[in-house]
Amino acid sequence: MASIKDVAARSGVSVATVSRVLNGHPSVSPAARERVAAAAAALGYRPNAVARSLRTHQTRTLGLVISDVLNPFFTELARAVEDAARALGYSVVIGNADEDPQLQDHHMSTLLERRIDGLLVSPTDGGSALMTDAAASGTPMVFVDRWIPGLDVPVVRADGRAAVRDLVAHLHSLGHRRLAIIAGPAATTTGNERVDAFREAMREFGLPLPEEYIGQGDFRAASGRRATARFLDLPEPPQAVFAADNLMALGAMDEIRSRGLRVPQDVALAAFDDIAWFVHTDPPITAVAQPTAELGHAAVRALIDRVEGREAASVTLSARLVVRRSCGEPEGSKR
Amino acid sequence: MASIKDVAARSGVSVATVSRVLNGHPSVSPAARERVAAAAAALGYRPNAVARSLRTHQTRTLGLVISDVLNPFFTELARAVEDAARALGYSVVIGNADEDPQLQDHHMSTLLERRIDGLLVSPTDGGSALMTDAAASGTPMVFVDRWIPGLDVPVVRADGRAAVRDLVAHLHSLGHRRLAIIAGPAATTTGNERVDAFREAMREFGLPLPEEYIGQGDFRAASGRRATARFLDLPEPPQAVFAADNLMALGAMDEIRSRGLRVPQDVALAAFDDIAWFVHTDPPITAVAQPTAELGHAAVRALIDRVEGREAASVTLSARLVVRRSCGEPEGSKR
DNA sequence: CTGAAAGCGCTTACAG
DNA sequence: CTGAAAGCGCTTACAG
Repeated sequence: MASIKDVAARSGVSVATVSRVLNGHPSVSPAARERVAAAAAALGYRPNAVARSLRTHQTRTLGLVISDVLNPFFTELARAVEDAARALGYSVVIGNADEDPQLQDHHMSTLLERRIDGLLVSPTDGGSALMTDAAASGTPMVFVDRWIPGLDVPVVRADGRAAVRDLVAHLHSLGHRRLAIIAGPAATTTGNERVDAFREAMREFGLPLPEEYIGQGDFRAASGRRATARFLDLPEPPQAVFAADNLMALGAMDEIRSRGLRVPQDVALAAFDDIAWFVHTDPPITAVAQPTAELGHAAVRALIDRVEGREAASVTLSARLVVRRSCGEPEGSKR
Repeated sequence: MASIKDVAARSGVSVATVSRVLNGHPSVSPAARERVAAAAAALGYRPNAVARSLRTHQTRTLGLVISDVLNPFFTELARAVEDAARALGYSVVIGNADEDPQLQDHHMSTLLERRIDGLLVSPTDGGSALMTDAAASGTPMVFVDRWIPGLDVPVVRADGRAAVRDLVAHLHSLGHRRLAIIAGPAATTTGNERVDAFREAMREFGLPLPEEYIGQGDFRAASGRRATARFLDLPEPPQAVFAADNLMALGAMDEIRSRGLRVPQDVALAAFDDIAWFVHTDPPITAVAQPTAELGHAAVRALIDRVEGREAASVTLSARLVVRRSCGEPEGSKR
């Protein structure tokens, strides 16, 4: 592949001049500019970004470590991140941790070795040594969606508390009294927060929340199914199940169906995270919607602020309840 | 950030020796090995992959350009690609073309400038100059799913012909005679092939396929909806609609519903691409399933073969029909 | 087993 | 406006 040297030779100037025209430096004569452009085109010259990065100490690349690409919430987030980054002249490389702390560390290492300019992460677990190091090491970092308490890293997230309260109010108004929740991993902030918000709302409505109505999940479909099975095996099963993410809601639906039960007639179902498919499931699912694209954009802005030496603050957006038909909503109600 | 020089200084050896222990070169004394390891750990040394790449002329990175990350088929493909690549010691960086040829070229350029070792692409359009150049330029390349005829690049794909024929047979056996198809962009191979296979099967079953039963889509939901609207406005609307991808099927479902019609009672619906959500839609959707993960794995194997100087052949896997309930299948039929 | 040195492809002060 | 030169952080033949 042609290098800057080849372009210099062909256009009869030094590599310094070639570099200048390639970078749009103003002090180059029009003649030189033209000859270099012609030579570069003729040779099919393509700048070597790795050499440039070594020299300039920047890669114009952001890393994004997410816990599960197959989860539509994260896919959408990744998409928003890439869009925002591109608009600001950055590329993004994604590491999919697959909810596995070791794989997460693998991606963090790889990204750090590649000298990405900044790192966006939605941590899978409670924080490994690597995560702490990275935060301290000087690589600009920002947490999105999930975060790790105690680290001095800005957090861009949505607060679902009010929306979860609205959901409990909604279920209560539909006559449901025995409400259960499928929680995410206790090691994740989102895992905890959603349960906390739910517990608080239940208290507000004077509804009991026995331990056996709190199922333990891991944000994947299979765990939602297992937790639901446990609920349904109870002598007094819940009337409504709230899954702390969309994949676990899917698992819950599978389990309910496989027992010949119906949603919402036999068990009401609601989910945290709203995704395009929820409109098309049978029945359409009532969910707490996060402003996913805004989260991605805000996270990129915050990260690039840090990368470029500006201050970056945490940002908290809010979620909202989207009512559909999975909780026994009356037929005529707005969808 | 500490460099190899710092590690050398701290351990009292040359950078050459440090490099050797870091790379597991055999001829290093155990004593040196130990001192270097200790120094590296103490300094929190993290090798600089960009310097290494500049020197070795390899990045151990593969590029993957797909047409739409939000399409579950491609998300799954990307996931499989990453898994396979990681197992072989490579990272992958994804470029999302968003079905936009210009954006596709942007990603191709970026990837090429970053000197990825090889490129996996599922082309959005019929092939830009950049695509042709890249194929000729020496960067190892492999097409997955979609490809561009006329380029000397191995293709890893699934042949849906037999499965599409099975689908037509299935629809025919259920009594449907007026079958319509929502095609993908004519500039994509998958866009064409699926229509061809459909047309051929229709002929085999002695079914007419009038022009107005061939809707033009672009693999996105909105286009599926528009095409379906056109079908339903026809004086004699089709009894069954086959969408050439999952997103267009979603759009078709939206349009059918918004007119107060039901699937499958009023219109039967089937899709190319099977995705997890099709089990949960109302009704569950009959679809042609591609062996997505296998496609991803085979594509990576082929690409790495080329990267590492081995021969790589094209591979064609086959798709299969998955019968569910969206075509008017009798209640008791196997799902 | 070890080190000095060259070189990967760029950018950028410095001098003219 | 232009070029020679240094240097980014590595790896690796070469010599010892």
